[in-house]
Amino acid sequence: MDRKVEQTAETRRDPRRGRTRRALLDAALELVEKKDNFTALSLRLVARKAGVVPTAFYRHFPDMDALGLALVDESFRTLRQLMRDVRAAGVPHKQAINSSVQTYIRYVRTNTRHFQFVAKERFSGSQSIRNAIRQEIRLFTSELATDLSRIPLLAKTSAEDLQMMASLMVNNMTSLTEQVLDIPAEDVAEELFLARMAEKQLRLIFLGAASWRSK
Amino acid sequence: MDRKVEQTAETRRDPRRGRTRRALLDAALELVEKKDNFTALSLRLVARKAGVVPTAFYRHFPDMDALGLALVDESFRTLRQLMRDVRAAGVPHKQAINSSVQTYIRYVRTNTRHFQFVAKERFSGSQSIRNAIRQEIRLFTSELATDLSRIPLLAKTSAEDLQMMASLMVNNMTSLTEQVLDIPAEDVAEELFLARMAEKQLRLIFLGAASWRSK
DNA sequence: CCATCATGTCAACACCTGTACACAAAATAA
DNA sequence: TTATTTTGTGTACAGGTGTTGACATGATGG
Repeated sequence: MDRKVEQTAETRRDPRRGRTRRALLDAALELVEKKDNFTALSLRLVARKAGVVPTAFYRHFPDMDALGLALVDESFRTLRQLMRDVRAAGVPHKQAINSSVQTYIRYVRTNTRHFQFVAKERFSGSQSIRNAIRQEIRLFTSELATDLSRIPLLAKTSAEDLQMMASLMVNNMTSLTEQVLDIPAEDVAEELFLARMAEKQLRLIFLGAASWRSK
Repeated sequence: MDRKVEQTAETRRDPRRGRTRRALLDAALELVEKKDNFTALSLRLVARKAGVVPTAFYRHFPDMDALGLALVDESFRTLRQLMRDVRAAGVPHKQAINSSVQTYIRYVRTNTRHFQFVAKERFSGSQSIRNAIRQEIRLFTSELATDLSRIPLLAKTSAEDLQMMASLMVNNMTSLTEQVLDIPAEDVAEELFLARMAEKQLRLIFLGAASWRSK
């Protein structure tokens, strides 16, 4: 029932609505790659790329900011999906770190445009978009913290320290993401290098976490 | 002699050159705070804010991109100054971590606009500006790596691993920077909290680094 | 079928943009 | 002083921008 209502609200009764809405979102994503910024995009440009007249834009979004927020939503929805998959595969043991990093990199590669959008707008977007992204990352970090609390080694760690470790890892992950996005997709050698570095960094963090309780 | 040449090239022979050039740079910095972006600024807007007519802009910069590059230069010049000061104070011992973090935070606070500019343009700026910033950060990371190599505990660590540790710390520092910039200057409680977290994270990294060689 | 309503189109508006060109002012060099 | 160079001004143009309002189209529900 809930799903039906949602779907109705999404596509209404006109199949065109879904299509042009999607076309606008895709056009924006594509243009963010070419132009430097989402903020640098204009309503008219996006509409043109989507193959509709500027005024048609307003049938789907009140302004560009709303489109941006929709993209933030979309981006993190896919990221959460990845998290769910990883969680289903079990807690990351020492051995699993490497394969996790590589899985993640592949994921970033297949969703380049969404990740690029988030990376770019995280600090330079409009106030509301920045807030939305920050909120999502905070949530993400908290979820990771509770995941960490389930690791036997960290069972006794305080909530604040778990949060601290989680943010350390998220920092590392975002940095990895941005580095991956900055190299061409063909440069597999550099990509492997980045992966090895990230793996080492994660292991170092785990090492530090292991000897943390003594403090 | 070198200084004289540089100064001549900077200010030429007209004192006004220096002044309006500075006015343009300052206007851009100020507008980046208000607007979301450097890319979002227009030549005319900057000129207006600087109190000159649009065409006067061209007497100092060929285009906005050149102004942006000048700002990148300026920003990292001040950051390098800080590094020099810290280095002069000696290698950071365990005890010195806390005071270093607090010193750094104070530094970020007194140079808010420059740091904000860099944070925003790092990923969303024009191609050339992004490259310039990335280059500077790489240089910064390398310098930190050689600093680390001088710590007795890490004397035997490989160059690649030192680089890995350095980038881990730089990541943490940039993240701290961006978090500090995102809270109002009056919120000292939150600022202290961020400081404590960053200190813990640095200590954890050092702990991990200490038990790294066993690998 | 017809009436309704969501969606898309067209034309127009007032405004802002980057840049070119000719000219004025001001500082320097002789 | 006078001549020269640098810096700032004013005007103008072609083009892009967000947003309005009136109108066309096509699918949906009765």
